[in-house]
Amino acid sequence: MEIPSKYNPVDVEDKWYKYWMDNNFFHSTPDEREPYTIVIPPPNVTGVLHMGHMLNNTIQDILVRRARMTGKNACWVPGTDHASIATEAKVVNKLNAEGIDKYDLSREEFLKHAWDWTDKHGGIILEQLKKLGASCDWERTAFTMDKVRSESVIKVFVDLFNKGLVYRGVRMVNWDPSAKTALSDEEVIHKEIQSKLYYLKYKIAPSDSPEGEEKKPLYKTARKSEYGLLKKNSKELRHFSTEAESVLWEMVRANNLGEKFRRQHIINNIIVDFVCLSKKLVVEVDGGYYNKPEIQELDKLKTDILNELGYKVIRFTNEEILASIDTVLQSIQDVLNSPPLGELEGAEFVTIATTRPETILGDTAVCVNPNDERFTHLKGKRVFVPLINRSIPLIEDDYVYMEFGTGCLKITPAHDINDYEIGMRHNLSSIDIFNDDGTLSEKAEIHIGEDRFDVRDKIVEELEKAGNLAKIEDYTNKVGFSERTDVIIEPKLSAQWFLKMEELVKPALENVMNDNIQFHPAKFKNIYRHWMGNIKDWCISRQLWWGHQIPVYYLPDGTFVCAETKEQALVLAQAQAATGHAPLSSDDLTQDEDALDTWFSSWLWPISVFDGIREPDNAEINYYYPSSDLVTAPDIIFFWVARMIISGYEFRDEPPFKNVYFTGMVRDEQHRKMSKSLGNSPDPLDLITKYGADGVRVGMLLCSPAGGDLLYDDGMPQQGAGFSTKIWNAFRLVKNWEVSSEIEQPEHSKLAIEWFQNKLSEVVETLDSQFDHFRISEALMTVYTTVRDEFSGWLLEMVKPPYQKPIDAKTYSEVVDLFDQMLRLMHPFMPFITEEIWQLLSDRKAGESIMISQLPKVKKYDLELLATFEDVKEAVSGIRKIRKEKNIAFKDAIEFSVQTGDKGFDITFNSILIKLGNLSNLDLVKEEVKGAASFRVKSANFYVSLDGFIDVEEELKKLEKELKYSKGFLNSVVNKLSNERFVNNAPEAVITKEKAKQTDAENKIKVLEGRIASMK
RNA sequence: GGGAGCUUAGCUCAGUUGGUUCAGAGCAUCUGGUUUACACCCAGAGGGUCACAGGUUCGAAUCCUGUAGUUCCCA
Repeated sequence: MEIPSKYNPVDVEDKWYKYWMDNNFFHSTPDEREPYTIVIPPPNVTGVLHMGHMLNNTIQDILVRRARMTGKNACWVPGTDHASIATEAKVVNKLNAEGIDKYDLSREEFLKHAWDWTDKHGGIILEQLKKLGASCDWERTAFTMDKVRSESVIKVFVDLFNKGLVYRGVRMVNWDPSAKTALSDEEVIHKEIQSKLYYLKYKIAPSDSPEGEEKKPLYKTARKSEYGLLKKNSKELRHFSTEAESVLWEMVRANNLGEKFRRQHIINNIIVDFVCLSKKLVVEVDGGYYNKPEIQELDKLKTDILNELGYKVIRFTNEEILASIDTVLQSIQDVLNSPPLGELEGAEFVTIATTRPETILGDTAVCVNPNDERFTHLKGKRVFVPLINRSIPLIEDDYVYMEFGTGCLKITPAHDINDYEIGMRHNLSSIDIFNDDGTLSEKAEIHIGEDRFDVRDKIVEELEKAGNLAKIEDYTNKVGFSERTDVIIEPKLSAQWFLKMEELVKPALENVMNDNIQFHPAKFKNIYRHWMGNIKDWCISRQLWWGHQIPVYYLPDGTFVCAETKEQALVLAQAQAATGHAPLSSDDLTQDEDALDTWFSSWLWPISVFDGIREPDNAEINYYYPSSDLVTAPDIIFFWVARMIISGYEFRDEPPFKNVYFTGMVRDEQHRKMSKSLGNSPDPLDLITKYGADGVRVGMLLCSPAGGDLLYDDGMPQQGAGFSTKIWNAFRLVKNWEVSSEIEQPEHSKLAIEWFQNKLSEVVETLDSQFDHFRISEALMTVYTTVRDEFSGWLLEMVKPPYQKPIDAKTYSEVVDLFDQMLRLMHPFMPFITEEIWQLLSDRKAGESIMISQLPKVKKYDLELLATFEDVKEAVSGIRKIRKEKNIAFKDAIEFSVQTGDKGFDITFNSILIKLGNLSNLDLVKEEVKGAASFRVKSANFYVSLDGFIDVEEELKKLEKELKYSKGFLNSVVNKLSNERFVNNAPEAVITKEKAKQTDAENKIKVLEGRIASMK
């Protein structure tokens, strides 16, 4: 048969994949064998294959194929998830492009579009996996929204609800005011923008102001229409002397004490006016001051309020002014020269810094750090929100970072996630000041109906006028933008469904920490523990239509029931509804609008793919569950892995899998993630076309340390494809030999085969250990170097017959057998080329395949033989080195002599030395060989006769160098052994080793010294 | 701000309960080579104060402490 000189993966790969499918090799049914199960991390149903999938699924395929070849009943379950957010976004965009708005459609109409989209694009990714060689049991392909999986999800929701673990609560979401929808964190893009930091002053309320309820402001600025009242009240209450007043103001003017301002406020429904100097000092003159208790009361209130507003107050009676204007002047000057109120260490107001001044309208507290001494004296006080004068408490929380801004933080629970959490801790109310479209709501009190950004500008002006604006700074901060509409995201509170996690996580945490479930690499245990220890309740609702609609039904009275179907819900509702009314019908029930989080489907995946939720005792779930290994990326350890473990223990009281192998992320050479927007990701299918699936698989894995990131460049698949070629050429060599049964097996071939059989067992043992520890790329490297170096480089070179001569039949069949074994070891990594070669190597029957053959098992092997053979290799390398140094072509045979020492040479392998070294003779000698180049292996001396070609100087230099090294080595060993503390403390085995090293080194030095002496 | 990890050759990483002069692999680089399986190859070579500083020990890349740099997660 003609063997093509080039291996062409494209033809070969499709052919064998079809063959495997036709023979149903991937399909598994329960039997008496030990099961080996992997469930695929379900990719997005409408997604396409990317590099991360390639890596992830290559590893899964390797594990499954290996399990199949070690006698296990291997089952790899494929499938997809519905990815509600991503898919719904795609469908909405598609509809928009057609001029259709989602909200013009009914839920049913929209879902029809979504299903059309899914049917059209769904499953492409699974077809792509076939190109990679994935040996999934395709008959088991599952989808998170198919019948079995959907019913399982609903059943689980109802179950958890009935256990009291599901509840409704309020939570902050990312709100897109343009699309009027909540977004997931993944759909928010954070950008750095240049903005401003506004420093705002909040007045501190009088200390006797009531705690708790926000009190109505006691005063407001009087409007013109109310001036009438002013005159009336003033006349009734106060009797001031016009004379005293004019004396006072004349003095003020004469002494240039400041500008005069006049203000009217309504206080306790009484309009009062006051006159102040330089916006600082209110001077009052009142003749009735000492006599009237009702005025004293009013004056005290007035003083407090004026203080809050930042004014000091000074009062004189008519008599005081007229008696001594100089005393009055002195008093006024003293007050004017004293520090102003409020700037005295925040005594009368606090300053906060914010980038969003418009949100002050939703403030419900101001917060400082409890350890911040600057604010200790304000403990328990209240402050007024500027402009609207709402009284809010000043609270203390560790969250506040003392060094940032003013150390004082405004708290707006309805519009900031951190503020919301502080609000929860301190029982603050939330005031949602925005409408869904981003305009201000009635709760904002002012600027109702205006856009949030217009309001910002206006409010800044107003704050400045009111004296609440301390300063404005330039500031760079990160702001969330909607991925889809590019508007700024508004954090917003909304009602959501939650799952209580506290009890559920307990077994999930325990069984990872005690290694009932093992993580590879184990460092992820730390991360897992940290997260599980600080777990928050899981928000399982989404404001989407594509997904499983929450099975909660509302009654007309606002109460609700939870049931798997509307019929069951109706029964519950009828029982629950107040008696005496007409019986409820199903038309009276309204199902909750929201859909469940996609992870609420995929956390059941290892169970639901075997229908273990609906039919908890079916034969398949009992056989395949728990699955064996899970292969996934670490970025979904919480989203998915942790939750699967939780559901595993909750619903089956067993782990979902025994091992979790975390792959790295695929990045480009600059360590950037592969992403569509960067355009730095190659198309995996192009790579497969170019390099073959085997080449891509090997290339990716060769540079993929366990759990470490993989930096992709084209060199990777190139190396993989190069390896395919290497194997192909080895095959061509063997297959093209002419076989003769007339020839005896040569000695060197017999030895070579014996050696390689032992070597193979050693390799099998190494591989077993590497797979046990999930060191998959190391295992591949073992296979790679074994094929390239041991098999091709040594074995085939040793048994290769002379040019155009036949090979003996015994050697041939033994080599074919060894090749067969090697192919099996390679098969999990490179399924296609190994099948191709395996089929061509010997006659195979229909229905035979390497993928259902068994891997070689560990056998006892001769360690001594392997060690001795390494000496032989070293001797061959020594010969090659001398050939290279002396420019002796391989075709020229050389004369060779060996001065055997006690180690480093064994005459058993002479035939191999002769063949691989192309020696004309091999003499054993007792003495040094003069005029020959030499090298040493252990204490054996090897000579290549060169008839005067040898440069004595150079040879001596080389020997001296070797001697120096050996002496240094001996020295370090002797030092160690003469150290009493070493001899007393080190274990026996270590000392024995050191002694052996000493002997070896001494022997070698003797040999070298002899050689040097003879050359001189 | 909190937590976790990382730092070993030009690059990506091994180094498995401290014990060979232990400093390693693959890639890359350099040198030489076509001896009919393979130039997608073969034979060789160079290259590291194991981040830094202390400590424990007979012995430290490995254990401890601190410092610096860096990454990720949470906020």
